[in-house]
Amino acid sequence: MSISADTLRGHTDTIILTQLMRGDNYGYEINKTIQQRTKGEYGFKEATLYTAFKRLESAGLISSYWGEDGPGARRRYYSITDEGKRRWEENSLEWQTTRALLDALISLEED
Amino acid sequence: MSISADTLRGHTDTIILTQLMRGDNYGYEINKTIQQRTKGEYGFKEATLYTAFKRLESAGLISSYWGEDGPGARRRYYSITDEGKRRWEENSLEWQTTRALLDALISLEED
DNA sequence: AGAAGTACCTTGACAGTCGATGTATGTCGT
DNA sequence: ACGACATACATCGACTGTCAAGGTACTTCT
Repeated sequence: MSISADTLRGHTDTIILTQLMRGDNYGYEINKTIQQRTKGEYGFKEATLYTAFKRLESAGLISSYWGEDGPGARRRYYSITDEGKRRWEENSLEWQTTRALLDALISLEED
Repeated sequence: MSISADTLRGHTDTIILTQLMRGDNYGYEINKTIQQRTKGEYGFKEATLYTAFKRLESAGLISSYWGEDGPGARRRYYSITDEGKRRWEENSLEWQTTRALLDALISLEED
């Protein structure tokens, strides 16, 4: 976790939505995947993660259901809604814009 | 200002430091420059801006002085310190990392 | 005289992060 | 059998950054 959290703040929801665009999944696994994809450089704190799920569900961007009782601890699965998919598209585009913006703003090159 | 502020949150200090890497400047002008460089898509709210200056000065990353009395309103100029320059280098590199990370996390492509 | 632009500043409300803590189950080594 | 560890979810309270709202003060243009 070498990246300071504030630097990614504001992208939390989009990151979670991205994972759910790949298919239904549960919290712990989603976070594991993020850690793997970033080679351990980033992952959500649990409190942040579950707060985000609540926020997203309240906003109607995701829905949840309890997984079938299998071995191990119970799992709450999340699913992205149609509205969530639309939001992901928006946020995904916004990231392109933001990236270009920050490239311009964190650079010593003259315009 | 089409970019939501939260998306850039966490980069505020780095953006300001970048401007000061170009030379001493005062708040209002710094913000104007940022707006110009982003074609009006982004700029700090004044409260955010001056809060950031305080934070950066407390942290020893910038220092300030009152400009010579000229025509118009008084201006408080800011100057980046050596520590601020070091921090800018760090943050600048961190942005490269963050960008790559987010590209990976906000993408449907399989690893 | 009044409006608009320049330039700075503070306060209080709000939102997201996270350390700490708690619950419960399954697995592995000794 | 026991303890340690991993899985999995959840809440609370402190902390931090943003920002709407409000204020001060000077200059320029109409």
